[in-house]
Amino acid sequence: MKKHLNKILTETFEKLNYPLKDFQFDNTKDPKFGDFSTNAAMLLAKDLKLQPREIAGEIISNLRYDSELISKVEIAGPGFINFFVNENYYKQNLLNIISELDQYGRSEININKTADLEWVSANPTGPLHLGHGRGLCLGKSIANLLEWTGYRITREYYYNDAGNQMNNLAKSVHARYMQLTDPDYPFPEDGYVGDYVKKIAQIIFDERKDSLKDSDDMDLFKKAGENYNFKQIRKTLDSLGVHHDIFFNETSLYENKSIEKILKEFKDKDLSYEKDGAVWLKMGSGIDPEKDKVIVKATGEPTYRLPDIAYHIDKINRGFDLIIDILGSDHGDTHKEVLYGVKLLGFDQERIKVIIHQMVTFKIGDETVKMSKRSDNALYLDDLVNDIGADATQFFFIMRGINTHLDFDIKLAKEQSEKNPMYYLQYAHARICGILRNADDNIPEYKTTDLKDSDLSLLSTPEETDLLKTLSRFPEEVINSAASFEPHKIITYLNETAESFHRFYHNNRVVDKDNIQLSVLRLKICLAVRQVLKNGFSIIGISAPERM
RNA sequence: GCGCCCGUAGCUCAAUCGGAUAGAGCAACAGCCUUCUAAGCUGUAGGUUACUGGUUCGAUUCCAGUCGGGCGUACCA
Repeated sequence: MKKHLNKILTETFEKLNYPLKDFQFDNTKDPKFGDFSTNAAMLLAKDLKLQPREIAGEIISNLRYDSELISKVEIAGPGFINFFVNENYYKQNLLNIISELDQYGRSEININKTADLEWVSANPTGPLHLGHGRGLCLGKSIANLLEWTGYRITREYYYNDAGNQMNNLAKSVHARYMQLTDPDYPFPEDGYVGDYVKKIAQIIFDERKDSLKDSDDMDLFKKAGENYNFKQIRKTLDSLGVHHDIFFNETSLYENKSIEKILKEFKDKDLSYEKDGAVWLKMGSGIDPEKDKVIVKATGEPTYRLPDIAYHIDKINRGFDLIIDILGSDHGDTHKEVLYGVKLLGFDQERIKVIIHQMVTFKIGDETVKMSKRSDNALYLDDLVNDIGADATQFFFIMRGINTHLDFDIKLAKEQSEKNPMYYLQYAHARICGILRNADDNIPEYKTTDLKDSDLSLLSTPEETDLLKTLSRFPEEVINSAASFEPHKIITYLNETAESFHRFYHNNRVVDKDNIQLSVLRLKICLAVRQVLKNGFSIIGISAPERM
């Protein structure tokens, strides 16, 4: 519809010899302003040195539109041009929803494009904890959103099973293993204190008894830890419906020499230098040495920056049209250094989109939940999912914009009542299912009737019209939400849809044996609403219950 | 100190590249179930969009400054 409006307005501008501006069409907030409005006339006011309302008048009198689609065009306020869409348009759209079903809302604007989404990417040093939740759930929804606009998505998990953190894990497992026979065996000061370490030690002990007592082969402990932790992580991911296509091991970047190559290239291009035994990368065009960053430590080991740069170059070379990283704000600054490094080597980092979400505060009622990675009472993501369920976990993590801090009220998420915003949406779906069950017995015709043969003019109440309008917005909402990588917009929209439906339900008897024709039409509307809700739920990643 | 994000109703948050009277839910108050799920609907009340200035037809949105909060500011990742 907006496309159509854009076209006729552009034609009018050409006819009047007006300069083409980047005018926009908005959905109006108030029905008295019509369905769409444009600011076109206001944008021209300055250039033409005329009153906006005057220009708007000129535009309207030269505007040629299809009266099948648009019933009225008006000037309002400071110079808005408001378009009133013919109600028939929305009624016809009902046919689209019913025929497209689970395809309704999908678009092809990104068809034939590929995207790579990398997220979660926790190293296998322990189970996923609450801090991983927001990014995890966001990534799941964003991947769905992009798919709905046509992208072919690769879901990727980047991890490192070498380095300090893993050595630390190995030492921790080893110490717990030794403590099974010698309770006084010392535990490393900064070791991983979680109970899972004890479990890993116990598993090793069950298999090998005390045969490793005198061994200092840390590799075995490391491997056992990695295996156990990854199994746990994948179980958690699975419980939230997240499945990665690729688990990319950082070690492979060493094996295929790409890190070596990059290091050499930095050196050859005079972008790095040695100081205090370490290799530094010149940041900020090398003007300000204060900003330079270490890429190889004095010990000879690269910092995370080097493999990260290599990893992103690898992704670029794989030819994706879009490369997305999802990070928490606690890692907010690091990506800039990495992208800068990528740019220094002459790669186009424009295709890389870094999504940074703010931190989460967990609350149980008024009480704030303390989180600490190193303490043994850390709350794991598994505990949360077990406690409140996968749906509520998913919903609460993505219900707010990513740039704002999120207060996650665990008590509220768990509550099965009207206070919980997720139930408002799911209830609408369950309610429709209930109506349809009723109709199965009383108005079975609704399943076989073809809308093409129906008299759509029977639909005339304000609630019906409003609901049909809301449903027609879904495809556009998906596109907008995907374009800004903000799944919470879908929730906002679904809320409006549910609200509109509940109002419709309240004021319009759906199943009425004395008026089969109208009942069938209203049941078709119910089918359409159920479909839109279901499609929306599948994007954000929650279930669509048939009964509640 | 510096960098990024944020400050909107009592609380948690929306507000479509700057648009018309800043919207929802919860909490409060008043109504609505012998008819399809009351986890619902209707109404009332609640705001100087932290503050000060600027840009313009028009600012919650953009710019500058002030105050307040979060995160970072490693030869950890």
